Parts: sequence; C-alpha cells; structure tokens
Amino acid sequence: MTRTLIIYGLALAVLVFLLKYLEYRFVVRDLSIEFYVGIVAVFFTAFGVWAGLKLTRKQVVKVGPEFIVDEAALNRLGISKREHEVLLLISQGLSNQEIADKLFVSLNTIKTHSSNLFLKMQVSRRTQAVQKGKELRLIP
Amino acid sequence: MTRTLIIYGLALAVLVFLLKYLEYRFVVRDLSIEFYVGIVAVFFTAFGVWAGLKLTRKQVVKVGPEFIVDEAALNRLGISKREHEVLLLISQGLSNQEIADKLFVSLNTIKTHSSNLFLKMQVSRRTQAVQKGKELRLIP
DNA sequence: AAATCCTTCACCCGAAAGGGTGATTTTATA
DNA sequence: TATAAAATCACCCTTTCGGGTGAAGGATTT
Repeated sequence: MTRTLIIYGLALAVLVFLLKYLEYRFVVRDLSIEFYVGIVAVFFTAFGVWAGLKLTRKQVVKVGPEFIVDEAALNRLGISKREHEVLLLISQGLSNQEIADKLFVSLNTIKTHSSNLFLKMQVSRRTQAVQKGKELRLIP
Repeated sequence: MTRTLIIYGLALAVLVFLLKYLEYRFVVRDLSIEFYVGIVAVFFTAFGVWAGLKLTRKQVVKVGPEFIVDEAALNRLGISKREHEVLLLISQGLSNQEIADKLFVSLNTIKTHSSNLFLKMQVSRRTQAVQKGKELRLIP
C-alpha cells in the first residue's frame, strides 16, 4: 500500500512538471489556472474512485449471522478468503461475469478463482461445488 | 404401446420376406438357417434392450423419505414430473449429459426439459434453479 | 531481504449450458 | 375417441464454463 501511494505521488509530480512544461512551451497563460485545476480534479477523481473501490471491496460478501463457517475445513482444503467468497456467490446462482462485477475484478480473475476452487474441492462443475460446499459446511 | 408392437411385427414380417427373397435370389441355401437364426437373434436382442429400458425407465430418481415436496408449488408453476426429476438431478451437480445417461434419454431431451424448467421457474441458470428450488421446497 | 502465498489478469481452446423453433410420439383426460 | 398435455428428439446459434498456462504485483512470514 505504501508503494502504491509513492507511485501515485510520483505520478502527480510528473503531472505537475508536464503542466509547467506546457506553460513554457505554449502561450496558454491566460487559461492555465482553470486548466491546471481541471487536470488535478480529474486526476483526484480517478484516484478517489479507485481508492473507494479498493477500500470498500473487502467484505462485500457476508454470510448469514446464524451460519458458522467450518474454518478448519477451509484450511484443510487450502481455500483462500477470496475463493470462499467466490464460492458463496456461485452458490447464490450468479454467473462468473456477475461475480466479477460484484467484486470489481475482471472476469478472468473470477475464472482463475473458480478453477482453483474446483481443483481444491475436487469437483468439476459449479453445481457440484455448491453441493459439496454445503456438505462441508463451507456455505449455508 | 400397441402401435409400437404392430410396427415391430410389421418390421419382422418385412425381414422374413427379405430373407426369403435372398434365398431365391442367391444360392445360400446351405447356411440359410444359421443366417436366419442370427438375424432374428440380433433383432430380438435389440428389441429386448429397448423394451427393458423403456419399462424400467420409470422412477429412476427418488427423493429422500424425510423430505416432503411442495406439490402445490409444483402445480402452481406447472412443473411436470419429468421436469421435477431433472431439477433434482441438476441439484445433485450432474451435467445434462449425465442426466441424459441416467434417464436413458437423449441430451437434447434434457436440454428441452431444463429450458422449460428455467422458463417456469423464471431463472436463467441451473444454479439459480437449484437455489430457487430449495427455497420453494421443490427439492431437498 | 527473500521466500511464499494470495490476488489479479490475460490468452487460448474445447466442452457445457442456454435460447429458440419445430416435429413426432406417448400419455392422460375430458 | 378426440383433444390436450407431456415427453421425446433434432437443429441452429450464442453465451457461459472449465482447463491449462503464464505472468506480475501485493502481502505475509521468516
């Protein structure tokens, strides 16, 4: 996370230099302030959207309060949190594309997660994963 | 069923005439008996296999004794017995091909059943059908 | 700091699933 | 027995899944 902030800081610095260079290169001194502010606004808007998604993407999926997940089984099978999350959404009848949209990641990522999940659960289809997941008390 | 028997009888008659014709057409009188018996054996073997599958295909799928199906919901949604059977097998994680093999029908038939099932249940994927089927107490 | 695991994403390919239409046969029922 | 409902199968097409591989960056642990 710290490295990400550093990278963004550097990108911002580069942007500032670029703007300064443009100021010298062309004669746009009269509207440079609005332009400057606009660019910065766009930049921080993008950053805000990204950060918002990044920070709120955790715990998007929750299980019911009365259901207790068999953590031991999860560890035994080597299923990660993200994979468990995907399994839960699969059990709710969502397609991979819908899961990707819900978790703000790409379709390919969900396909990787589900593939690894099926390997670890020793199943070959999502319906089997749901069935086995319920048996093992991984999902309600 | 009666028509099927009639058709098979006619086919058998045609087969007899065909064999008689061959006897006159070619000089195969010496091995005609073995040939005759062989053809009839193959024919009745095929018929036996077909009849056996046809008669034993009923009640292949059963639900557990402690689970009671909500028949009212089935009628309300207009779901037939066969469709309910398919839904049960879908919920057990079977693929359409596996269901077809289990019920001794073709893959296309299962696809038709599942399509109609999804229409009646107002879902678009089998995982959703399983989820909704459990909610409606159609399947355990 | 290095090793390791997790997460993310991409590409390719074949298999499975789903949607639509049309047709025939079987079964149930009015 | 006529009619309707259910079951069967085929063909088309598109979308979704699943398997395999590779890679890059972040997080954790040692």
